[in-house]
Amino acid sequence: MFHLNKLNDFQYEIPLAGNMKVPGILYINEKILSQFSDDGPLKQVMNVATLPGIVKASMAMPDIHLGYGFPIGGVAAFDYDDGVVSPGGVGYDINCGVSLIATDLDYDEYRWSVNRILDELYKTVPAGIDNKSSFRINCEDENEILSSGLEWAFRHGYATDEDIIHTEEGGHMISNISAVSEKAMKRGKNELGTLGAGNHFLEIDRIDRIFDRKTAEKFGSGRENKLAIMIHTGSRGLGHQVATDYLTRLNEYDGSVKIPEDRQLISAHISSKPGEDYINAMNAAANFGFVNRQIITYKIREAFEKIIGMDFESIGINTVYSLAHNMAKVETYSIDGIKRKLLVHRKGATRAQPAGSTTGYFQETGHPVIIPGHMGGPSYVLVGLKGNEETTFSSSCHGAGRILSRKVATERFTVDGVKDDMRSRGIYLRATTGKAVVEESPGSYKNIDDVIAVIQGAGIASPVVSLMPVAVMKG
DNA sequence: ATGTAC
Repeated sequence: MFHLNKLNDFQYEIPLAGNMKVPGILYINEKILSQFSDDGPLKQVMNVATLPGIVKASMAMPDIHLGYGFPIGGVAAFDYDDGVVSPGGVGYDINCGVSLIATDLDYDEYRWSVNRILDELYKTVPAGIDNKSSFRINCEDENEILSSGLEWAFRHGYATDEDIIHTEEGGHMISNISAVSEKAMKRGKNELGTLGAGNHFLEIDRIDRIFDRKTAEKFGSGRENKLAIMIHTGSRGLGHQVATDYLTRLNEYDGSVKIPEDRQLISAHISSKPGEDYINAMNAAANFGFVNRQIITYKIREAFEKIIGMDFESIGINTVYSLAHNMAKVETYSIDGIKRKLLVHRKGATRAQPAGSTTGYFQETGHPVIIPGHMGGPSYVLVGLKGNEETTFSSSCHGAGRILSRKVATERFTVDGVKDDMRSRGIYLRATTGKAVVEESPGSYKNIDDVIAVIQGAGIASPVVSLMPVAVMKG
């Protein structure tokens, strides 16, 4: 491992070296530092620091691990006029993100319903790779989804006006669908309302602890022991195709930015035609991702209605928040006292705007920051802390972060062993494959409490509520 | 993450 400067208990600096234009800043503690099995992710932080127009620092959140080009858990902002956009800085799963949905149902009273609801969702939400949706949309619908996001879902009765208020950007990014290939459109056609595979999941939780009651109430998650639902998925094959298309296009484009350190970091100037087209296509894929989570939310409402026998309004099934953790977004921050328009890449990182830095419903508190843990343990909802605009462009981590590679996890754990473990924790598990069970085993992930301690200690965000899983569905 | 590959 190369030299790191310890700045404080929660921040380590990778000093300037080689072609780095800014230092690397790692938001980690000593324990997380000691858990790195190799320096691959840190090299990726250094490589990102060499890209044109990067400002302040190439950053990594405590859930950092190896990704395509950029590390997962990476945050990097580029000057909008002089900087670049990099598909690897968003990742293959554009607008991969989380929705948290609250209910008024008390866990003790409705314990009987949990497994039945999950079984119903297992039938209605296709999971795993290449699992087609029964949810049909025509070309006109798909065009509208990619250009208007949740506005389409609202017009067609799949979203409430409250859902839109409780979604990042109102579930609508400005896009241009002409930048999206026919192939991507074709893949998206029968993928709406599907979960996907890997670390994607749908789980029923109970609200466990409340750390900040006033904020929790504002979020609609202020009561202990109520059932809640978490969805983790993104833009599926459509977004994956957009990423593939633009990586190919940038490789064929003379004006693209290629750095000797890593060809996966291929980028385009934001103002270039391919750069502009990628942003338009990424935003279109993001709209698809928002609608995908919304259609699953709709199916969750249907499942609860069927099993509980009441309409979803009476059950109080409301979106707490739906957020993206794989996105590049145009935002303005003050750098050395000067306000600058930036393109903030967050790859496996969550926006965490504190009180006063956002408008609308969450203006007084800041918006919810949803951090899922592994399938056997707690997840957290945080809220951004004032001052994080100055440190991380108001960004937080996105999960516990893997500690073992999928390969190592497969060697170390057995399907039956993990199933027994989940049973002993009192959690009902349904997965499409044994592979998903072992790869997503609790032992494959960092302790989320270490990750949250860093986020809080570094002044990025603080806990509002925690949730414990009671039934989990894995793709 | 992903019609798990070109």
